[in-house]
Amino acid sequence: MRWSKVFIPTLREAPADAEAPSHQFLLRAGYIRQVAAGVYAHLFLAQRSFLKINQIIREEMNRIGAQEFYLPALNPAELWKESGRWDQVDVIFKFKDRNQHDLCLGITHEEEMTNIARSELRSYRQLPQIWYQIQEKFRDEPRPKSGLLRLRQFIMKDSYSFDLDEAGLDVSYQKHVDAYHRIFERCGLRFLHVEAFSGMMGGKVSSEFTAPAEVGEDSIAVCDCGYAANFEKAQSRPAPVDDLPGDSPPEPFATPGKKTIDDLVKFTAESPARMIKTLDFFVESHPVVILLRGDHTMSETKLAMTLGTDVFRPATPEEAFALHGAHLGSLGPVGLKGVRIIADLALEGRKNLLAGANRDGEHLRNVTPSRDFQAEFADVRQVEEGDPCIQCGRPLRVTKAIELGHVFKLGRRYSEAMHATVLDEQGKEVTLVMGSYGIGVERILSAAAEQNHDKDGLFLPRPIAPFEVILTAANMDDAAVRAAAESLYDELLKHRVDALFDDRDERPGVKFKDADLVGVPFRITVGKRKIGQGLVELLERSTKQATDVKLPEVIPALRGRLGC
RNA sequence: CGGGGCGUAGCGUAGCCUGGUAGCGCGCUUGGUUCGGGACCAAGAGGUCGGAGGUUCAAAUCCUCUCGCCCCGACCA
Repeated sequence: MRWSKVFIPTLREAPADAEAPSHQFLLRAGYIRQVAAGVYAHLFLAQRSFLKINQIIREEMNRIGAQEFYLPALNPAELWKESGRWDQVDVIFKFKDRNQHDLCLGITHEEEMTNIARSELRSYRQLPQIWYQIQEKFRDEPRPKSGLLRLRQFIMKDSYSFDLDEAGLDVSYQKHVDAYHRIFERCGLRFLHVEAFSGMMGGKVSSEFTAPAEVGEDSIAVCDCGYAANFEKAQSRPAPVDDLPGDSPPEPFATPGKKTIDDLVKFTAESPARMIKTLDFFVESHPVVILLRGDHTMSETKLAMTLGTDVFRPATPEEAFALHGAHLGSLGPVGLKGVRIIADLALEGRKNLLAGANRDGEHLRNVTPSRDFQAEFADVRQVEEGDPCIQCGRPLRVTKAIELGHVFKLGRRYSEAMHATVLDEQGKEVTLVMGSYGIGVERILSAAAEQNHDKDGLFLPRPIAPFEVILTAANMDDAAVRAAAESLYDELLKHRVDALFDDRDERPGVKFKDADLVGVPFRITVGKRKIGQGLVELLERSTKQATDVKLPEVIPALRGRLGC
């Protein structure tokens, strides 16, 4: 393409409402323009990138035997009511047609795909199936943000697997995990595959692929040994604590006015790791008492997992008083009757701890779990940066990351609700076992932009950059430069190099600045001084390393760098 | 949904407190000079100051309502 003929509206300054680097540069480089909050027009350069990204996705999905579909974004309400999500999910764009029928725009397509599966799949002989599409999704997000990072309309590659049993699902799931690794690898991203929570999608096992970046919304705990998990789900070994010896029974002591762990630490000079923190919650009308080590923080997500529901709330001070016979500050587990007590794993096997005495102004020492009170032990603690890795014991790091893709073992959540069954070998009706797998296409581009920019602009990975090379003719009015550039451009096209020829009648400075901005990984510069010696310049954008190359050698040199 | 900020030409902004014909830089058009890191000179085009209502002789400016956008938090398949 000749720059003089195409529309690449670069900006010298970033629009004031763009903050994230990917947002600023995609605007400045003329990739995108905003239409509304969380809604963007993809201009020429963006569309070229997306076509390349989609092609990579397609190739890798096809490679695992997935079949490409294209379902409508416009969905009748019936299916969503059947699965229960019409009322459960609040980001659905809902509206009525002229006949007052409820419709919505698809947020994802479990319902639609399951609907096809149930009406068409009859026999185990037809399994497994993997169906996918690259299609628009609509979500009425409470807070769209950061350019293409959180959109209300976005492109998703979503796929759905249908298997006869769990073993089959495991295979389909693993195929996706492998495909996703190849996709993100080929897109040139730095990424992590991490354990995750399934949230409202339903199902038990899920993991996500994330790209480390400052502006990411996910927090990821990572370790050098390869362990990586969503912060909400991450586990760690609690730092070991030496408990005091002895088997004395709990002994009350006065702690007037000491209400917090901090107060108690100052008052007793004991380590908070030797204290028990007591938190009361209610699940519907049932109280649940949560115990944690004094220096630990509870993870609401893990508690939700343990309780099997995310509908719970902290007890009011009055409710806590009714349960313990004491006010907040002196709550403890000893002597509680008929209440479910969940103790964090960090309290298992410990002895002689400090806890509230359930009498105002008093605490107990020598409290030993399982002797002085009974509790279920579960992991309800949020990890902290520096905690020993659950696998190898080295300190965990916490990093921000962009969620690129998420893979779920759904199980029978949708197939059961929508009666999607086939007959097995014995002629018995069997409910399909499903998986669902998503990739955010815009997020691949934004993550690449976040990971590959400097003060002057973008340098996208070659496979997803809108062009592979930009041919800059520094002086179009110089006959020798012009002739050399024109013939180089022809040669590049002949060699099927994806080239953008900056043939504009602009000053060299303007062209160099624009070339730096637009995210093309290589630049060939033809200038009037060097062309006299038969030389042109080959520059790698990411490092800005430039080398002078003899004119006939520049295309082989470039192709070598491009790996083709 | 809670908190904060902002809407003035394509982009960045001044003017608003203290009401009196809307200004600057970049970009754009034309002519000339220039030409390896966002040139210079000259002449131009371009704005219902987000919208509605009100106060006033007079509103970008004051008041009320409203719409939109951004950021933090909540939420997040």
